[in-house]
This record gives sequence, C-alpha cells and structure tokens, in this order.
Amino acid sequence: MDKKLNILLAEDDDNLGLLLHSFLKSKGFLVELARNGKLAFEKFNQSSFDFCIFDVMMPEMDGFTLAKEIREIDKKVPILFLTAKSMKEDKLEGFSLGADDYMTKPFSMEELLARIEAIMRRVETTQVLEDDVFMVGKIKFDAQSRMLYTQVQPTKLTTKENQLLKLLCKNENEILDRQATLRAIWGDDNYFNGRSMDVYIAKLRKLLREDDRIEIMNVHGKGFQLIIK
Amino acid sequence: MDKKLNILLAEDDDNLGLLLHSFLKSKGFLVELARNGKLAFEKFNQSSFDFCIFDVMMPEMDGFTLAKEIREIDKKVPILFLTAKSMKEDKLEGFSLGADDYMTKPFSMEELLARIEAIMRRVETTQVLEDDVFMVGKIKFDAQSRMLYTQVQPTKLTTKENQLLKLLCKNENEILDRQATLRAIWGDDNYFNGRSMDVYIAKLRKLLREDDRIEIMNVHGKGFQLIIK
DNA sequence: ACTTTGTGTTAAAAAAAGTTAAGCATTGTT
DNA sequence: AACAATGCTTAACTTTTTTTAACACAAAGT
Repeated sequence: MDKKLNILLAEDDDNLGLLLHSFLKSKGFLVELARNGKLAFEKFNQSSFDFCIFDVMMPEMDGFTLAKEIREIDKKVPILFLTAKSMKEDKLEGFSLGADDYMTKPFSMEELLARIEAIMRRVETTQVLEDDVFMVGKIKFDAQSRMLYTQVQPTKLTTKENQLLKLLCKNENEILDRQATLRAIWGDDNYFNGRSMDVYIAKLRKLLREDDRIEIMNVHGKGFQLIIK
Repeated sequence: MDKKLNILLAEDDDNLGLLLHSFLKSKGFLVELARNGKLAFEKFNQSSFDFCIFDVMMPEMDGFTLAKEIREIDKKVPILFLTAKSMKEDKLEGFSLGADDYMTKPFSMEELLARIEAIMRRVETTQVLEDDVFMVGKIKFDAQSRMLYTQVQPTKLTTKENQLLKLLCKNENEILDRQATLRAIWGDDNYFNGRSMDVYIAKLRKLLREDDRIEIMNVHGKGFQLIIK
C-alpha cells in the first residue's frame, strides 16, 4: 500500500548524481542511479520504475533519446528532465517527448521534491503504483517473481519470456512496436534477434492458449498486440 | 556508533603514501595502504571500506580503472582522486566514474582532511556506516564474522561463500553482473572461475533454502540477483 | 500472378547454468 | 611424518535457456 516509490535517475555528473541519490533516498524513495543513458535504458528494461529523472546531456545516450526509447514501450511513466541550459527549444523538445516536468540547473533539492510529489499526486489517482502483477484474462502474471499462474500448472518464465510478456501486458491493447521491443529486450533489432522474438511469441501463445479470450495478435510490419476480449 | 572510518588508500609513491597513511592515522582513521591499483582492488574485495582515496596514475591498474571496477560492485562508497596533473579531461573522467571529489597535487593535508569530512557529512546522514550485517529475509548474516544465522544451525561461511553472499546482499534486488563479480572475488572472469561461482551459488541457495521468500535468481547471460519477497 | 518480405512453428544446435562428486592443495593435529 | 579436515577447483553429467535453421504460409508490393 505504502510502497516506496522507485525512481530511475540518469545523471552522468556524479557530484550531482550521488547528491540527488542520497537526498532522494533520505526522503524515502528507492533510487537507482545510472551513469549514462544506455545504462539507464538497460536498467529500465530489467526492472520496474515509477518515476524517471533524466539529465539531458549525457554520454552514450542523451536524456531525450533515452526518453524517446522509453516512450516507445512505456507511455505513462512520469519523466522529469534536468538540464544546464535554460533554452526554450530544449524545453519544448522535452515536453513533446512526453516530459512531465523540467528543471534547469542549478535547482533546489526541495523544489525537486515538491515537483516529484506534485506529479505523483496527479498521476496516482489514475494509475495505481504498479507492483508488476498483471491479470492476463483469468491468468495471473507476476513479472517480479516471473511466475505465470496458469490453471493447469503455474510456470516459472525464463528471463526473455518474462520481459516480453511484461511489455505486452504493460501495453495491453496497443501495438508493441517490433523494433522498439527488440531494442528494449535484446538490445539490438537485427534479423536474428527478430526471429528469436518470434519464437518467444510462439512460446507465450502456447502458454496462454488455456484462456481463449487472450490473443497475441500480429500487426504486419508493425509489431504485436496483446488483446483480451 | 562512533566507529573509526576505514579508508582505503591507493598510492604508488611511497613518500606520499606513508605520509598520508600516518597523517590520517593520527587523525583517527583506520587506513590501508595499497601500492598499486590491483592490490587495492584485492584489498577492497577482502574487507570493507567506508572511504577510498586513489592516486590516478599508478602501475598495474590506474585509479580510474580501479574506480570503474569498484563501481560495478559498489555504487555508493565515496571515492576521492589524487592527481599530479590538473588537466580538465582527467577531472571529468574521474567524476563520470563516480568520484566524489578530486585533489591536485600538491595539496595540504588539512585540506584533504576537510574534504573527507565534508563528503562523509553528506553521506553519513543517509547511509549508516555499514558494519556488514545484513538481514536476508529472516536470516541474519554478519559478513564481518562470516556467520550466517540460519534457524536450524548457524553456519560459519567460507571465504568465498562469504564474499559472494556479501556482494549479493549489497546489491539486493539488483542484477549482480557475472563478469564483474568474478573479477571482484576470483580476480579473473575465466571459464573455470565461472563454474566455480556457479557451485557457490548452489551452496548459498541450499543454505538459504530455509526461508522460501529468499531467492537467488539467475538472469540469463547477465548475472545473479538476490530477491527477498 | 508473382516476387519479396514478414511471420508461425517446430526442431536442432549452441550456450549458459545447476548439481554432484572427485581431485588437490593447504592447514592443522596427533 | 602420517593423518584428517577444510576449502576450493575441476570434471562430468544434466537441465535450462537462448539462438539458429528449416520449411510453411500470409501479407503487401509490383
């Protein structure tokens, strides 16, 4: 109920990074610090976050690109950008990517906290803090423990099965872009990873066959879509 | 409560090294001096430090590489770099590796002291000086004395068991990178050490079996993850 | 229609991890 | 010095997980 908010913080300057990390932790949040966008993207796909704070300028992958990649697979998670520049164009680009807020360095810790809380108040009403448990038709799926509670025989999913089903669930009834999914789970959207994903789709279909209202539908050339009638 | 701060000092120049060592000792710190990065890395993995001071230029393994290796298994421990060069690029590289501070030689002892205390003030508020005692589910684990207090029969862990479980605990709920772990505990991530680690994972699982909320989960191709439900 | 590209599915191959036990040093004990 | 005990590594075998291959078919473009 009163679960701690899980924050993904992407910041390359560790002076600021560690400072924010310890500050937010002291305020009762769980914080994961990633030192560049690429690492942050991997972390995002490996666990589950309720809130994102991204520095705009980072090596490997900047904050905007990171947000763009994440938005392809998660349309809801709140994102707050940090930037040194106070330029208008940046501000706009950030918001067009689905930013929920924006702060220009330097800023006060208390103000950051206030904004996080404001965003969460706004969001929490609609979206219950996710604990990675989904109902797929009548089948329960816990992405944390990787358990799929099918009627006949609960199954422990493998890493890849779990990641893929989780993405499908988080985007229920929406088309999950093929390339974006591959980048999120396999790190690269080449041909072979694509075929690999198709194999996993087949596996998931077999596992979910027990409830005939569940369908993993293909949208030719676009991606897959989890549909529950 | 008022435990002495344990400092790991990596410095190849013995003149400076011994000077710093005795100065810091006189100020009430426990100090371990390592003459190169490789030795420092080994020391770090064998005991437990609250603070690191690394010279940037050292034989065998330089301060930056050392910091990078350490950051893979410990994201929090404060690191302060010492360098002869006052070059900007170095400074930046240091910070991106998770440096908390940076000093250019020559520097005054008193200034060093002031900086250590400043960093510790910042850190100490959130993070209690770790005494290496963890709660793994309902099982107490003291990495200092190597005791695992299982209900049935408290066990004294072996060196390797202890190191591995400690790393898992310090990174609870996060994926502990396979290669990084091997380098930290075995010094080398070759095939055989990998198999050895798998044997130890099996041993730990058996020891922790008594509490079924504890799970050492494998993330295929990435590493292991200690999960407590 | 026909050709290309994308997907469905199953099976085989390859890679990674789990497990048990044998081997081999190192240490301490009698 | 012989012996046992301990801790770690290596080997051997098993199982799991992921990738690649192969073949069938469907969708879209020409």
